[in-house]
Amino acid sequence: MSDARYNFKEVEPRWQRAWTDKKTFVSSGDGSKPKYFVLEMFPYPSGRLHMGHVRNYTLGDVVARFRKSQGCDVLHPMGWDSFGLPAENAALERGVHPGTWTRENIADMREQFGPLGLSLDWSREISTCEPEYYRHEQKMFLDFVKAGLAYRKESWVNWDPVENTVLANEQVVDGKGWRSGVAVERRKLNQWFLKITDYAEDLLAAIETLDRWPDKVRLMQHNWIGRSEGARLDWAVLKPEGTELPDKLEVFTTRPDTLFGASFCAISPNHPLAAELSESNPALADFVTDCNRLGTSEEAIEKAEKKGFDTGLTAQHPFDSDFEVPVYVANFVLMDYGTGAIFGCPAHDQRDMDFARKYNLPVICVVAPKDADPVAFATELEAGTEAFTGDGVAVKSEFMNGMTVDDAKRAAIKKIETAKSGEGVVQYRLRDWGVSRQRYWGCPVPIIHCDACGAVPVPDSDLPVTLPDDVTFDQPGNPLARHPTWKLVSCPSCGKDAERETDTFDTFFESSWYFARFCDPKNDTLGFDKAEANKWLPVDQYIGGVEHAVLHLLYARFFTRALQTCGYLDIAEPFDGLFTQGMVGHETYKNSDGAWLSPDQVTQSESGDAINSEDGTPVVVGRSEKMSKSKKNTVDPAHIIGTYGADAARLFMLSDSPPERDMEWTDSGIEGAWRYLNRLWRMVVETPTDAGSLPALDTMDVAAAGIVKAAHKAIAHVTEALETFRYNAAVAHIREFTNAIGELNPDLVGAAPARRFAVETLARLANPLIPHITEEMWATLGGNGLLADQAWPKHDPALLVEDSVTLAVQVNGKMRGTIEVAAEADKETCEATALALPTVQAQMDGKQVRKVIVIPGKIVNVVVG
RNA sequence: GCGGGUGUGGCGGAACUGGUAGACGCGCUGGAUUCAAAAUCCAGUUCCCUUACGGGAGUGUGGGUUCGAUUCCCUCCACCCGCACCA
Repeated sequence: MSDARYNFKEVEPRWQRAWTDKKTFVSSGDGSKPKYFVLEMFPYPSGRLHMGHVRNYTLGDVVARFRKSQGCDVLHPMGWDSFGLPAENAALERGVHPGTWTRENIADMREQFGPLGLSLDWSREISTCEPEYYRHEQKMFLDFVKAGLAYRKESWVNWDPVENTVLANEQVVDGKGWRSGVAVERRKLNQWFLKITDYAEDLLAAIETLDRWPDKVRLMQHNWIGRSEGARLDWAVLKPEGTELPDKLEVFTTRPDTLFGASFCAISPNHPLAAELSESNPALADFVTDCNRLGTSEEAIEKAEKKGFDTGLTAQHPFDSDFEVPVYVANFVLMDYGTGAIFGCPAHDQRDMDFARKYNLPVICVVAPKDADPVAFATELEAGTEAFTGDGVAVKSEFMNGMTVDDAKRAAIKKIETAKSGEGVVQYRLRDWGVSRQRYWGCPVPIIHCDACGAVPVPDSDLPVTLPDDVTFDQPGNPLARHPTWKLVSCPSCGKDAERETDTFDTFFESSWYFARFCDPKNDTLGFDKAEANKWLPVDQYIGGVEHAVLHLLYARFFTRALQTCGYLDIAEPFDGLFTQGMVGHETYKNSDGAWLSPDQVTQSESGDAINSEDGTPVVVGRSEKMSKSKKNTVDPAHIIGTYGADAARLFMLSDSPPERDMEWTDSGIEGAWRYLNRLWRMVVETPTDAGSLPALDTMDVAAAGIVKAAHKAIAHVTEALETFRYNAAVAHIREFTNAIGELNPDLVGAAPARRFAVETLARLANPLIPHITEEMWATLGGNGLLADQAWPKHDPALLVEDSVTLAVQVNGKMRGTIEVAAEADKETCEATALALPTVQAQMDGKQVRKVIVIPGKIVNVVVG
């Protein structure tokens, strides 16, 4: 008997060294085993590892270790998504260079990764802010330009008029600049775009093939791409005398069937016509300015109160020249979608209905439900405030009358096309990807602007275009743009004086191909060798937060296709399997005066109430929220691992909640995990290592043989749970099995070899979850080599078969008892046994049995009445 | 505003394709061990009524389908994620 506690402080570093020394987790890539690429979304080097990271990389580590033990050549790399806004903010606030700040953070975080004991192959480490990485994406971009996949156009940005700088949406708070506090404006800039819309149809269709992605992510991408069939059509503009406005307005609609219900047209505040009209209409100009204060985010625009401005213009219905409607400028019409102009049909669109009620515009019902009385229905609809958006039959619509919505749409489009006033079109909500950023800490766009030649690509021989280090952050704005010399170059085409583009790429650019770089990370002539990429890609299991469900994951899907088009690789889909994890939260605490307190400032009083550990004052305990610095509810992983070890932290993370769900970090939870590790350790110490090989089951005591069967059952359960990401269930099965081993009487015949076998199986099964202690268990039991190199155990299906089963017995669907019958018992036997139960008899008192339902192996339900 | 998700004991959660709701763990209660504590071990623990036997209620709300619903359908509520320049 030993009461020595498990010494993780000595054990964990020892095994970490062993894995590193033996290159246990370095992938060979020699093709002798099936490949398996496990990738977690790489971190932004903020400086500190947080619990979200620990959860993410622990989940990936379980996959990697599990697949390795199943005989795969696992690629499990790590790197740094190291360009981004926070580095510039640090420069602005503390005067430290973004590169210095970033590289120091990377060094710190790499240190913090060590004690976690992850099965990472650090020989493939990459960092996206280094020219060795980003030079290749400059080449890719130029290839995209050549292939017609990149182009320049004007688009809108948030502009801070005080700081004279472009703001990210995140930097716009309630329509105001986060530092200046002044209302933002919209500005138009010439920017680079990637033609993701060229692939819209393919990206949409291929969602079907992503059967190892969560349905919710597939649905979100489907809706984001937002394919809709509709029509573009012209409304004639009736111009006042002597004006030189365009004579038609092109609108987009998904409901051409409701054209006869139109009561207004509306254009975006950013529509060229709005700008033109503003020139001679100061009130309209003010209205447009007002709309532009909302910033550029769709959320802000959609949440804002719906407002319109009557331009005084009149538009003429394409099917009826006597049908005229007013033209408004409306703040909810998006310039980026369709044509930036719509016609409004209040009866059949809720937003148009609200608009009509606000501005006293007519409501004309042109679709009625099939069985409704059209006149009564229309009367009610036209008097109310609820639009009717359901299916029905066209009314008051001339040639469409009596048609279903779908038929009427087709008829309307046909008529529009015949009249040459428009056409049926497929429209996507998806917009091209704007990749230009007016910032320093990003990959320079390799373009030179020449007055004579226009935008000229930097020649291959001059790549990479590297960031200059001598930049200043003493004022807002892009340091590249105000650098005295960096941008001054001669035109590669004509040789005259020209200027470098001072914009850098969106940081999603880097994360759109890093998985390919991991396949061939040291290649300095190419981003990656095609053969290497084809060997490892697609990523077999990708793991990260749901917050990336659309943007990053869609950009990466697009980028891979663009690379395929340009001949870089042979696949279209980068991620074969995707798993989205939940967030890590913690309770929040507030002082009596409302100030946030961190968890280590809070303790329990003797009566069990939460109090401030410093002054004993009462603390208000709030619900669990995402860990954030502002709410002080963060827990430092380094501190946790220093106190309990990596295995305890991992075990709690994995056992607490299903990985896809948000989890709450609790002190008692981590202590429970820690206690379990000690229990495991005691179990090994008390297990004879010289118990001999496992004898035939029928020579052993029933209970000892039962433990062997329990081991096989555990193998089956845990294997299945690990394969389906049900890690919390895997832990439950492991603990259940542990409880069973603990209950085995050591004096029984065969107990010693049974226990030896069971504990060894336990170590094998728990290894992907808690790798250090299980490695120590394996060594203590006398196992050969590293447990990390052992093959995954297999269960014997014959040992899982039960002789008898327990059936639930219900009367009228209510549980009244259970019966034990032979596994192969027939229905009659089950029925008779169930009816004989006293509790069943009591319920049947004076009533007649109407029916008995027997589901073999599950239930008997007696229906009486 | 739009799109997506989640909701089960005091707490985290389990329940295969509609078939014993609460596995496993945390916490709590009682007991053993200890001079004492920690650690460990044993027992109990959804709620209500009952000494007990047993009965009733119960998976966010309200309704529906079914012999049977946490699971399927509809309504409503709460919270979380995303909305294209945060990563």
